Amino acid sequence: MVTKGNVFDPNCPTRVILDRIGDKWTVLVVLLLRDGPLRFTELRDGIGRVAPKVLTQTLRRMERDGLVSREVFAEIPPRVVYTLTPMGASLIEPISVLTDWAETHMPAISKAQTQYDAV
Amino acid sequence: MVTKGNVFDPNCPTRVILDRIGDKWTVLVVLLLRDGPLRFTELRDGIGRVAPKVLTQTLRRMERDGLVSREVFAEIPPRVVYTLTPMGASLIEPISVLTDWAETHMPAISKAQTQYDAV
DNA sequence: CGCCAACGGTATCTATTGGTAACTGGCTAC
DNA sequence: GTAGCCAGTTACCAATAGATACCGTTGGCG
Repeated sequence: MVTKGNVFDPNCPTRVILDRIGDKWTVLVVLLLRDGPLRFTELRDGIGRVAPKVLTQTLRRMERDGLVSREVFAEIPPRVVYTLTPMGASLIEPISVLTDWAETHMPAISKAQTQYDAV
Repeated sequence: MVTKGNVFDPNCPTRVILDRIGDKWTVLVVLLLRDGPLRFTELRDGIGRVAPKVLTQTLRRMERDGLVSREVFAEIPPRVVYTLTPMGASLIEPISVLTDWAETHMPAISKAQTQYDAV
């Protein structure tokens, strides 16, 4: 019996979140949008090397989850602006905890890897 | 310029961590091992529906990263025990923050999803 | 008028990955 | 003897991630 939610049940909603976090791009999008709304190309350029298709998928998923809002301006040239919703913004904290951990332990992990590979 | 490490650089080590967290099984393994060492089958049964191949992959990767240690007892029948290293144990906190967030916001996410799908 | 660029994406193809099913080898229980 | 446990491995398949190319609209430029 797991008290803190049944993460071990495949149908557990927590899994959904973890899948999103693991999405590789979701986290980057959240961090990029932390300082304000951005357009599609700004996100693409900010992330670096992302296929537009994948970025679109990520953004749609995040929109569906209520993490970002998508505003289309019917201008020429078209303009689409992505903004963090309050819920999306609340993800910044957990993510920061993770990235902090990552930065702290990265040297140890690298060391462990080289040791492991040396054997 | 990103002050808290350049997560946006594809070569950034933080990415490695995020990939692990996104690993879908890594998190489960950490949570299962929180209460003490477990054997391969215990992990498999605890997670529920995991192909042994995938579990092996996950555990090898975690071993390589220095998150778990693997002990083989040359007995009959063979016995292999997996234990969280101190570094692996330190991952519990960030993960808990995430799962807490997930549980808190899950209703809102579900609602957002049904709303989105209804349109 | 013809050409090109900017924007926010699609369309198509390939590579990687996650996953299933079946098997291994040494033993033990029925 | 044959069925099954343990900790995986091997062969194979489906779904996904990613790279590359392309689309429609319009405005500027020659």
